[in-house]
Amino acid sequence: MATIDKKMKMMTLDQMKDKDIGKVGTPERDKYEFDLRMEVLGDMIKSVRKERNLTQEQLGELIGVQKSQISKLERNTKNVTIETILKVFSALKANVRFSVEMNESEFKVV
Amino acid sequence: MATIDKKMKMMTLDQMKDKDIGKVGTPERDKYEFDLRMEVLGDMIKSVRKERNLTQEQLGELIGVQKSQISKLERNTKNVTIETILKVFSALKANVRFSVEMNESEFKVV
DNA sequence: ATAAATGTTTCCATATAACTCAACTTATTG
DNA sequence: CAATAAGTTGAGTTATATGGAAACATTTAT
Repeated sequence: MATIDKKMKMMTLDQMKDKDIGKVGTPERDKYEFDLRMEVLGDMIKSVRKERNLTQEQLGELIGVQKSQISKLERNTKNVTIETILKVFSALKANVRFSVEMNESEFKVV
Repeated sequence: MATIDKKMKMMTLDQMKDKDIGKVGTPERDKYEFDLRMEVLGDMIKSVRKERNLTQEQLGELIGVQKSQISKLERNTKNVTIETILKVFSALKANVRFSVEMNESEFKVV
């Protein structure tokens, strides 16, 4: 099992919100990663969309859906499927990563 | 934006398969992370389940579904929802992480 | 203050994910 | 090699995610 080092820029949700609200002129955002909990998925979409300077309607056009659909996704009104997630972030030219971490100790068969 | 260092043990899919097939006695597996592409989700479930020494039926019981359902999830027959992913890995006491990485340069509005 | 743009909500249809049950196949093991 | 256990498959049901249309609300200009 290989052990690697990964250096990444992380953003908290608060920082994300800061971005959404203001600070549009931030320059050095060439590449970074969000670390995300599932509940925040909608915020992630919104955040990346804003980063791309797109309206919901424009993002919708890229994917082929109405703006209302984007709104719903961003507001977590539904329990999204993987396909949808990929579709959206792919349109936003963002790479999606999914990781699973298990710690042996915790587990106990009931 | 904070920059942090994260050291993690990574596993390739091949290594995962090695584990599934043989090598059950591997000891120091206290904590590690899988790096995963969406298409491999089913393999991830299977891999973690085996790690926990559970049958599909047992995992099913933990979640409250039939073994056939687990089989289908592991074999990627459906386009799974987030809720399902979380339900499964939560039963397996595994932490799920989701991350989005965007690189500014690539994007061009069509 | 009004208009235009952007985002939200509701109502609705349709596709499909989640699931069961039962029959089947493929390992395991006594 | 039988049994038994473990996993797979198919048919059918139910719940719900996806999506459109249009009306509504909110924000951003002018």
